[in-house]
Amino acid sequence: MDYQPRDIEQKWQKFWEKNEIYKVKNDPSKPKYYVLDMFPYPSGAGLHVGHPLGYIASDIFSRYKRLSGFNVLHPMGYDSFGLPAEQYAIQTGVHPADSTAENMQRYREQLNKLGFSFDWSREVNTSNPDYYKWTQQIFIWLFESYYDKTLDKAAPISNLIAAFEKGGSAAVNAVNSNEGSFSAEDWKNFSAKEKDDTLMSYRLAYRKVGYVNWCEELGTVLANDEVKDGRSERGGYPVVQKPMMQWALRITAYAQRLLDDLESVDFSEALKVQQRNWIGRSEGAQLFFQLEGHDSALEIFTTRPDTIFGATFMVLAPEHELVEVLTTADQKKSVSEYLHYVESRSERDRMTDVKTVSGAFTGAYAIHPFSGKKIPVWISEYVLAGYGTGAIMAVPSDDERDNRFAKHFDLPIIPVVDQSAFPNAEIGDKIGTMINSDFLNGMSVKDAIKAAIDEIEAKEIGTKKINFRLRDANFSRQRYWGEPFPIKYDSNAVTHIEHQLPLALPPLDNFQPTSEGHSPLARVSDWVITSDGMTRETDTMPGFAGSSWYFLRYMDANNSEDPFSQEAVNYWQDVDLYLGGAEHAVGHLMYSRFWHKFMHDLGKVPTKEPYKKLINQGMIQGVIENVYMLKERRESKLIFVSADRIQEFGGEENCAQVPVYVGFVSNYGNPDSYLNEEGIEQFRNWRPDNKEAIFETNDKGQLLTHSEVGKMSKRYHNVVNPDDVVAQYGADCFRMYEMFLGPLEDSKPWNENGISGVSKFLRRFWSLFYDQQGNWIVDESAPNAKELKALHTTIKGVNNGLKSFSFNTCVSDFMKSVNELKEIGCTKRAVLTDLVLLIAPFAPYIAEELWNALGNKDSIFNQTKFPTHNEAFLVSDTIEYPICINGKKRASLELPADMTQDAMKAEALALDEVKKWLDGNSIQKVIIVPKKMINIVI
RNA sequence: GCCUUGAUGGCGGAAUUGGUAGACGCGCUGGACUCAAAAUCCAGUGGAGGCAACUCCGUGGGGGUUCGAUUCCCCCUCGAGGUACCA
Repeated sequence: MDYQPRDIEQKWQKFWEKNEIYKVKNDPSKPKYYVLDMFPYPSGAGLHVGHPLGYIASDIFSRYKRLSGFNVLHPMGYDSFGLPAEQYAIQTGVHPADSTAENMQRYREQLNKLGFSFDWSREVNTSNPDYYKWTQQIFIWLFESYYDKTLDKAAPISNLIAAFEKGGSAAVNAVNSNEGSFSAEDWKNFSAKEKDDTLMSYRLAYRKVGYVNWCEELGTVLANDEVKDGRSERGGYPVVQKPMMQWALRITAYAQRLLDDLESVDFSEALKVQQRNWIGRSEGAQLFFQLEGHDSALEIFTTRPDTIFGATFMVLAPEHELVEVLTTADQKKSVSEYLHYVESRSERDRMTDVKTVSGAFTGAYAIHPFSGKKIPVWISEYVLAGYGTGAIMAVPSDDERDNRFAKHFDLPIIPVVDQSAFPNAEIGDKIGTMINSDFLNGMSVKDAIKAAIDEIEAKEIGTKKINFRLRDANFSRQRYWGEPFPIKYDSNAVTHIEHQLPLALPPLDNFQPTSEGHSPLARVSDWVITSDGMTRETDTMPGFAGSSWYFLRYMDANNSEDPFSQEAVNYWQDVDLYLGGAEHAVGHLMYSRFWHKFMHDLGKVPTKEPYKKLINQGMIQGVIENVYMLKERRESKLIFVSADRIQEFGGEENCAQVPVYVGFVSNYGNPDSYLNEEGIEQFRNWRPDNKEAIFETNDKGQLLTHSEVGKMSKRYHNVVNPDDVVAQYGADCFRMYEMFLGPLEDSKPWNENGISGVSKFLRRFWSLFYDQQGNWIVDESAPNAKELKALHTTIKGVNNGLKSFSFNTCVSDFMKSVNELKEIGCTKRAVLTDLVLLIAPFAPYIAEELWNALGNKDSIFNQTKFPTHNEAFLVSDTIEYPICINGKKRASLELPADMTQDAMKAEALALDEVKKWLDGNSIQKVIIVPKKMINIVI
């Protein structure tokens, strides 16, 4: 029998499906292990070879855990709500549900070919009403909760109402965006609308005025990634920030917990740092500067209250609400000119050009709270409205930016930190001794910060304050293809919950947003107006709603009573291993951690964190092959020039680089890739314009191309479909090759240079069982010591590789093992049986086939005997020791494994070759590294 | 700028974490089989020198610790990813 991957793979695919081999039960008698992939958005383009990298790795690990006796949950599903499907609907009129269903079908077919052990009976699909019903339910829970600071967890809104009735706003210690305070009496007298508004400012899911990207010309709201440099990506029309009522989630209430619990999870340091930066905790003081001639005070945040005596001016963000109030008559002109200038600058200008110092004086003065001096109030764009209070006290002596500003506008600089004892310290480093600072003089910066805060609190001009960069999450999208909010408003605009779930999306055929920037849902009047005369919310939830809890649904995917049962979640607990791309480092991971903590507060999940361990697999990039095309034409014909000849044609600046389909290119991905005669012919026929083109080839008749590494994308004509690779080499080969390519977490360009080696390996592996005539050659006799050593070396290597997620070395170990067994002519059943089990996670099809051929009736994946190595087979009676003189190998000596170090030393020194090297030198030391080497120092 | 990473043959990458650097694969060279090719198999393959045994040099560069450094420490160069007037 020949190795025919196609036949084998089809055969076992059917077998697995028919016998439901991968169906997982919630079986408390077995230890659980949960392996999760970040579920894909089913895009129209289908899978390319980069997508399955993580799925292959997670599948290998799942199968390994399963073979080791664990009950493994390894599900798959689709993140199927989202913008692209809606955009496609706008262009083509095809309903997103239809295009999405088609794409999911295609994904599933592609995935199945690759031999994944997904339990499809647990498939999750975020746009299915059976699923989003529960997303809506969780939203309702968020809506009906507030964050109690005393309990440090979420609590029901009903508790809050009870407290308000008893003691007004003072009766609760809760996270909120409410400004005023009120008594129990006030609360009782509030109108329904006032009560609603008040509660809204406490709810974890709440409504507030937020800003959206509004494009007047297109008459629509745009997502952030549809806006480029302040203009719409499509059409290039101006985009403005327009205030609209928006739903938001109070993730900020969880900022500290999200930060603290990072300590308990196994994420890469890089990712933890990203999350920490995103949360952006900073400790400092919030304090007030009295404004001269005004009743109000200016509130600022600073992390350096110790430097307060160096504060020589104040700076407000141009958008600060006090700017208009403070500006004096004679400064009006320059301030409005400056505001005009700021407005003219795009977001991008502000970001790229951070060096330019600009600003304007308002004419107003603040009073320094300690010295009582008048200090001028300026405005400048380097102070951001969105952070802290949008105002700062500027300390030019100890802050780089303030310093630049002061020098530019010739403002006074008072040194307050003496850093002379620390020559390497730079401005702003929290190190040194306080000077010119009244009661702080002589203190270290660290002590001074504490003392300053104490004094500020004593004088009641401010408080110690922890500030977070993290913002509440905007939860509204003016779109159709998302979860509708289970919310409706009565005639007084009071918010009500829609309890009848799911609140399904109504049918629709016009997907354009309305001219007011509302979701197309707003046009479906019989849906918007409910039978009880209320008006529905027409915004929908963003993409991260459904993906924030999908991993919990897999635990109990077909439950129609609850999102998941307590039994299921108590058994599966959390995700043991989560694999996905690093692009979700902050978004998805932060939101789902937040939701999980919220559900934990409600007692619905037992764990504090959703994911124990996370691995970010690298991207498989594409190779982009470009041909050089001259900018000018000859007799209206295009001219393509070989890369080695472009100097003759005026160099790079006279050429454009045109990406060409990689299939035409010989040697693609290598520095000397080129189009040969055949490639040129294919390229000619590729595009009508190329038909008559002139090709300036080199003297070998080749048109050299220029290769670079980049995204795999239709645009670059470099998409490689896994189906094609599988058709040629088989899925087992594809799986092993993707692993063999390099470490899981590294990004690497796709190339097929080495795939023949893996393919050859699989055929050689097969040839341990069948000879060239197809005869079964497995030997029933017991393996000898040499064979057992070879086997157990492999078992050890593969197990270590699996545990450390270096699957590339596992593949190498297999190759080495087969080479060795071939060399010693071993086809012993006992050895091959273990080898088949060992390879099963990597190459499930060939393993299943050979397992069956070995006479086993049941699927190999129902075994729980993954081989573990026996150290006894690895140690031999004697060990070959290299003997080094001063680190250089000079001889070698075979010694019994159990020899004492003294005896080894004596043996080594007695060796004639060693004596020759020693020759008159005195020995300083002999270092014996057991099982490794002997080093003699002379 | 800051943070996180990384740098090893012609290429992808190994190295049990301080112990014979370059496993495994690709590519390349030579050979066997073949009319021939493909496939397969065998041998070689870091560099320099030597007929050879062998010698010297070699893990981005420079220094250090050590009997011994790809591995640990300091400085520098370059690459990748993230992030940015965050007060």
